Amino acid sequence: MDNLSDTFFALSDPTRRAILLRLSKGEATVGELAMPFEMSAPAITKHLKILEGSGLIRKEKDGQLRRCILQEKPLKGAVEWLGHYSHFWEGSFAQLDDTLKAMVAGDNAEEDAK
Amino acid sequence: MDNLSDTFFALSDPTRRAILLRLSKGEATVGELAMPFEMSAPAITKHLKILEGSGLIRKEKDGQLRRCILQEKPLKGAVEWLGHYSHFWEGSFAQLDDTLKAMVAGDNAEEDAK
DNA sequence: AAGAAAATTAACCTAAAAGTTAATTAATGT
DNA sequence: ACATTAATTAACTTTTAGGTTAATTTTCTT
Repeated sequence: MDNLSDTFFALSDPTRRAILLRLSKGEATVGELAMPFEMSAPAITKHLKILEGSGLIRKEKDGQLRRCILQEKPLKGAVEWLGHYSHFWEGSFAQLDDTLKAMVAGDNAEEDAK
Repeated sequence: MDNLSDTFFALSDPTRRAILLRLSKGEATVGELAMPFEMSAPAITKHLKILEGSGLIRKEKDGQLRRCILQEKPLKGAVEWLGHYSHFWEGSFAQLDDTLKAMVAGDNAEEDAK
């Protein structure tokens, strides 16, 4: 599970982005992740399920705790997709030739067309 | 309107991503954008509203046509946010070039294999 | 002036998101 | 054994996404 739609959807919520940001500084338990937020524990569980479903995190069972660990792969996928547009702000990524863009774009269009 | 949540949400739908990909090759009318899809015109209008609301596109009125134009700013914003995580695949954007080139190399190999 | 075409709006449907509280499972400490 | 803590599941509510068809607005063509 590492679909682009799922990844972007997971990223479209501020709570989930905050969780990811926290996890970028090191793994954390569900309780630790929940702490900064005012919402209920089940709400956090649901957010974590979405993050897990998209592959952005994985959970490791450790006794009664669950340690959450950021996974880079879907983030890479998202950045790569956004890379198609890099020529719109030219320079952030080094020069990618047009054939490259066209090819990648073509691939994704087909893929996206369901 | 250029909120990160809105941007990622807009990107979380394959139809909308396909539309953006199409627009990355040049502006297009609503009708042209709708063509490849089987869904109704109002459905496309809604997708475009979401893209517009997130700032990913803007529309220019031209007679009875509406020309849609990709806007780079929210894409930039998304890439920048993802940049926080670049150390997870260390080397950040410079290395992304290599990744993309590798992708193309892979595509070419497939192409050649035919 | 009338009709066709481009796009949107309106009204509606179904499914899923995002939250809640209450109940449950499973591991821990006394 | 028993109560406590960590986390999840269940059941429910409200809102919104994403699609539909039908109607409307605006522009273009003849």
